[in-house]
Order: sequence, then C-alpha cells, then structure tokens
Amino acid sequence: MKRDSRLSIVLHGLLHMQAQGKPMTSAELALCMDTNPVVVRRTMAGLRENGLVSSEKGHGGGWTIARPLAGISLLDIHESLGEPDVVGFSNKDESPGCLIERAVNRELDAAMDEMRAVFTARMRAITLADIWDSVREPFNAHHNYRKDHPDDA
Amino acid sequence: MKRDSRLSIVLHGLLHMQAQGKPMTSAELALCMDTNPVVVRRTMAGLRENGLVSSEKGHGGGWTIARPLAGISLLDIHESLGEPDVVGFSNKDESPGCLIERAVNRELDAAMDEMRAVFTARMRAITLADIWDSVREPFNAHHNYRKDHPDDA
DNA sequence: CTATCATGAAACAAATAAAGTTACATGAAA
DNA sequence: TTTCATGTAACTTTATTTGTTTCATGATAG
Repeated sequence: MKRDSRLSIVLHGLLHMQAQGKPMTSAELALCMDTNPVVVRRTMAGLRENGLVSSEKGHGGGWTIARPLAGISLLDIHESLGEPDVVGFSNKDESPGCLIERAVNRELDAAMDEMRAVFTARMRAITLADIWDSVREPFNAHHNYRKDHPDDA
Repeated sequence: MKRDSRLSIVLHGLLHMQAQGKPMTSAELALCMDTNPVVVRRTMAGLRENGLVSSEKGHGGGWTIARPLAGISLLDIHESLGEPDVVGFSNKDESPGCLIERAVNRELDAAMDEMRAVFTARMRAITLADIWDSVREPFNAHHNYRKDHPDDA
C-alpha cells in the first residue's frame, strides 16, 4: 500500500453501480473491487456529501448514482475525495530561509503546478459517461445489441 | 515524512557545493540541508554512479560536482535517483480481468502518462546552471558585483 | 413489534515507504 | 599511526494508505 488508489477504486465502483441498474450494497461493491465494505463506505462518503451518490439503509438499501453520468466529471470525483495531491514528490521545506533552497523550490513548484494543471484539465474533460461508453463499445461491436443496459431505457 | 523529497534535497546540496567552490563533506551538507550525513551519502550515491559528482575520502575529502553545471539537467539528477514515480496516485490493480476496471485504468494511465511527460520535458530543459543563475540574479542586482563567485574565474 | 439488513462511524491493526540514526569497515591524508 | 571522511548495512521512527473489528443507527419485511 503505497500510492493513493481511491480514485481508481471509486471509478470502478461507480461504473459497476451503473451496470447494475439498482442499488448496490457496500458488501457487493467490495466483492467487485476486491476490497472491504468499510473501505467502500469510507471512500463513497465524500461523494455522498457532494451529491454525486446517495445511500439508503435497510432492506433493499445500498448505493445509487444520484446524477446523470454525463454530469459527473472525474474532477468532481477527485474533489469529493478531498483533492489529494496528485504529485508524488515535494520540497523538503516549503518556506526555507536559504536563498538557494528557495530557487530550487521555485523550479520544482513550477513543475508540480504544471503537472497538477495537466491532471485537472484532463479530469475536468472526462465524465463518467465517457468511460461508460468506452466499456460498452467493444461489447456493442461484438453483439450489435444494446437494449439490456439501464441507460438505454 | 510523506512525499519523496530527494530531488529537492539533492538540488539544494549540489548548489551549495557550487557556492562553496571546494569539496564539502557529508556533515557540512547535512547541516545546510537540515538532514543527516548518511542521508546525504545515500542520496548522492546514485549521482556518483552516473558521474555527476565525485567523492573523496580522508582529509580534505568530500563531494565535488564532476561536470559543468550547464551539462547537468534536472532529468539527469532524477534518473540518478532511480527515477522514482512522480505521480502520486495509482490504479488499484494494474492488470485486472474486469472490463470496467480496464476502462478506468486506460483513462487514469493516460492522465498519469501526460503528467510524467510534462515532468520529464521540464526536467530535461532545466540545468543546474539555470537555477544557479536564478540564485545569483537578485544578489547581482543588489550588489552589482560578481567577481567573488567561483564560476566567474 | 421485532428481527434482519444496511449504512455510519470510531478505533485499531497491517503494510509500505521515506527519512533518520547507529555502528563499523575502508581508505586517504596529515 | 592517528584522524578524517566516505561506504554500507541494519535498525528505528514517522507518515500514509488500506484493511479490519465493533457497535450504533435507521429502514424494511414479516
């Protein structure tokens, strides 16, 4: 366990929810995603706060996507996870007195900012609908049949 | 201790070596950089293997930059550190069977690749000489005096 | 009503990796 | 031959992510 894989986990789960077409429990999602029900709840909690998904208790409860797929960008999801830093390195000291270290920080900060900008731009441009379509493309090409998918209703 | 800050550490050290104009011991560098002599040796080791710096034992020993500053790019240094991944997130499973997860990985991999490309391009374009110049600029502007720096000899 | 199911949340344990530290061997210079 | 400095291995500390246990809360079925 090293790098943050929550974005990967959440996206995987959301698209399984879409494929299912009805509420999925944390336990079901955890099975799909090879993880733990508590991890699912913990990770989905931020998305619920931002209105991307909703959750219901009791019989027939579970998780549901609360908005059209085309209205949920990967950036929305990233922000719902608390915007963890997507850059894997950092300066040793963020506000040093040493002029040399400040000059080093300036260069590295510029690189980090550009990396973050590239990430943000991409995540803003991609919606869940885009990924969902890319999942269904090979299937449709093979079977030439699309009626049994929930979003075709 | 969270993110990898070795690049920051090494750059800081190299420019202090440049400022000093003579070999600096690991202990001296560690003081400048608020770290430990062993950390300095460990971090500089990769740079020595790649011929960017040299080290000498015994009296008067220490670390020296082995090439002109303009011939050392930040990418050279990054590679000498073993090319640690500069992206701070990852896929949960790199080669999953699930088609949905594969589609998710495709999107995130594309974003990660673009971030790495941006980083690499920037690091390739910047040399130690560039940063060294940016350190001296404010000094020169203030004092209008440049003769006491080793690289002006 | 109550038994069951599912989320909510807190607390704790395991895994990983960077950085710090200790200890000692090696080799060069005074 | 003493001192200084690197080379290296082993261990500890700290930070972060993920996994796990436990129990409270609330909703539905019967």
